[in-house]
Amino acid sequence: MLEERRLAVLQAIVSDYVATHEPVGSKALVDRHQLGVSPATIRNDMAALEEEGYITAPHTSAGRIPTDLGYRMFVDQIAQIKPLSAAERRGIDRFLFDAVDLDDIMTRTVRLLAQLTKQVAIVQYPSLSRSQVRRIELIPLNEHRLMIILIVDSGRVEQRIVECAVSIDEILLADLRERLSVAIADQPFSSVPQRVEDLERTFPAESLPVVHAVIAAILETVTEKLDERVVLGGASNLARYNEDFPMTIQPVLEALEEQVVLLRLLGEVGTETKLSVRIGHENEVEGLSSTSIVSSHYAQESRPVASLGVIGPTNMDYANSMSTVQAVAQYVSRFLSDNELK
Amino acid sequence: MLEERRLAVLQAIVSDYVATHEPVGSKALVDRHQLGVSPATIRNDMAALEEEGYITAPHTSAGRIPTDLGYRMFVDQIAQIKPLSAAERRGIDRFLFDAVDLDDIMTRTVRLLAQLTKQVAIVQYPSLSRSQVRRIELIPLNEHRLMIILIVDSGRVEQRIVECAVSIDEILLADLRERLSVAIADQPFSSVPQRVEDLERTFPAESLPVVHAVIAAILETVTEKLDERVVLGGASNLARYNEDFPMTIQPVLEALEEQVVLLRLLGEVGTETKLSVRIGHENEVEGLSSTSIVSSHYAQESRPVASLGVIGPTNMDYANSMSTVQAVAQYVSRFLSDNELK
DNA sequence: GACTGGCACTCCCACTGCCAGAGTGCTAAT
DNA sequence: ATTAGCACTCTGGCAGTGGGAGTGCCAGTC
Repeated sequence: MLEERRLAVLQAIVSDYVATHEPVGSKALVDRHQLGVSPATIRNDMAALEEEGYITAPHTSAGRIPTDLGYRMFVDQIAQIKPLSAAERRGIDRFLFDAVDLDDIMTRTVRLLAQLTKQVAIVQYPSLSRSQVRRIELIPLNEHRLMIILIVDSGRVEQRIVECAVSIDEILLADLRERLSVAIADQPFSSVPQRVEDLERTFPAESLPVVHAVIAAILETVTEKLDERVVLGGASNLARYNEDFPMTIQPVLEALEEQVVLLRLLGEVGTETKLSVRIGHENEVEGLSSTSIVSSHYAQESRPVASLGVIGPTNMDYANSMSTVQAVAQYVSRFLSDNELK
Repeated sequence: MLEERRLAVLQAIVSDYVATHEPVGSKALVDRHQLGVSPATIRNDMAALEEEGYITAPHTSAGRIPTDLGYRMFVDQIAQIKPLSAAERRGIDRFLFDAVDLDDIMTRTVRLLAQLTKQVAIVQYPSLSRSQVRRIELIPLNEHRLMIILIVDSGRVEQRIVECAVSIDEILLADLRERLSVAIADQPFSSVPQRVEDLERTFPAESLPVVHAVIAAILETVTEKLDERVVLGGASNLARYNEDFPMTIQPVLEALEEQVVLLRLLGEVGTETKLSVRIGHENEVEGLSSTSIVSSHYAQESRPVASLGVIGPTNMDYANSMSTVQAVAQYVSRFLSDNELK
């Protein structure tokens, strides 16, 4: 009974604070929620909650606000993911259904997320490391230059220009393309380095300059660009919640410009839990200690391929963010699996 | 004599205000500049300048700040583009010299601009409308899908997936590719629509489904994506100057998310003057009336192909922004012309 | 006629003191 | 275990005040 009400009080505090962004006091709590007890009792509970580190008081005579730990408890124990309304589902459908290619999907998704959650949205392109090469093309551009095009089963297309000191022989190129195709088409990316290196050894010495340049470029693409691409949107939402919360948005904007940081924020793909929430200090990135990230991975043919999510102030509406992120991830997964983009 | 000193006063006001971001008074002016007259005289000049609309007083007893018109006068008549320091030139060189492809150049340039000007930088990809097709490739993906790849002489690569109801014949595809190549390779983009339409008519009716789908996709790419791509960076600089200037950054952030708006801001490429400055209300975009844009186009082999620039508060350091933008534009032009990316 | 020193005037802003309100913790009572 | 009551604390808003910065104007000077 006691424990139970404490949780209810914490829940009430979190939801009120998330709604008003103002410290919430015992009186306000009993007014706005059916707790069935008097403010004094609530005060005792609040004192206990504060003792345990779930809430804190900005100053002696203000209400309480949740700590990161409090939000964590809320997210883990209390919040339930509410299903989206029919209107919302229709909205998502309308937003995505006529996307033409992967770029289009990514752009639309990020806009959708930003719009639904009124926060900054991040969407990661399907990771190469979890994909397969579908095709490889070598297009000669001029005597010393050629372009490698890798088409990936997720729909991603990577291109790269290769320059050779020696002039490029068309016949060799066709041969190389063919053998590369055989070697790496429909193979997982993780096996590509080994395979192309093996392949390189089968070429005679005189063709090595070109072959080596091409293979080096492929290796670079495969290793460097692995998870690289991220789109984000809704940055203007940062300004909005800046009003009632004197948080400095500079570090956030800075973090948003760093691909690497963003990827770290989205977290590892393929962990057991789909939906992940990192609250305040839990994400160890400098300057983002008063923001939370709600993210989920999405899948293609039930293989998780990348993550998407939103980033907002710690006092965000977790319930809504969580359900939206989850729903959007599901839709994107389904869309990717239904509409082959290969 | 009289007119001359007025200009000097305006110049002094602008530079002081740009430096301090605080209204500047007559006393401070004579202290910090060698004007050779007393504050009282300056006051007369200031009254006249105010009368003419170049400066304004926030309230009765504050100093003066420049109006948009004042900045305009400053930029047109007074500011001179100071050459960059040797260190700055070296910095630019180091930043760009090992860029590998067009994407790389664009990304580096935008970071460079943001860093040098401490403002938000915008760089437009070379416009397709001012480029030529270098190559076209048609890559079959599966029975009903193929990918069109357009390689442009600016180094841009556009790809697009085409879907056909009927199955795609390899031989037809090779033929189509060949004839498309002949028809549009090394031709300016502006002539592409006409040429592909002409080409379509030369195909027999039975191959039309595929041919038409491909050509429609090319037309779409050519018309829709014409000037589309823009990169921007340094958005965190927005937060910085927000400190001493209670400007709402929300509309700015919003504008930055709209490609179309950005392109309008950068302005028409190929006007006679290379360097363009739009001050405050001069750019008619909603919510950007207290920001200025300094932009310049850059060229490839002396053909202007696109624009780049910075956007900041109206009280920015115009002299510095102008010279930096100009210098960077020059470097990018040279780099693009020296290193063929085709 | 252009410039200057002086002066009265205006307005902002930072500081102060003050009070009401909100909220707490504690204690004694049920 | 819960509650009512009470003393206490802290904030935030408001009014009042004075200094400071800057202006406009005018009369005087070169």
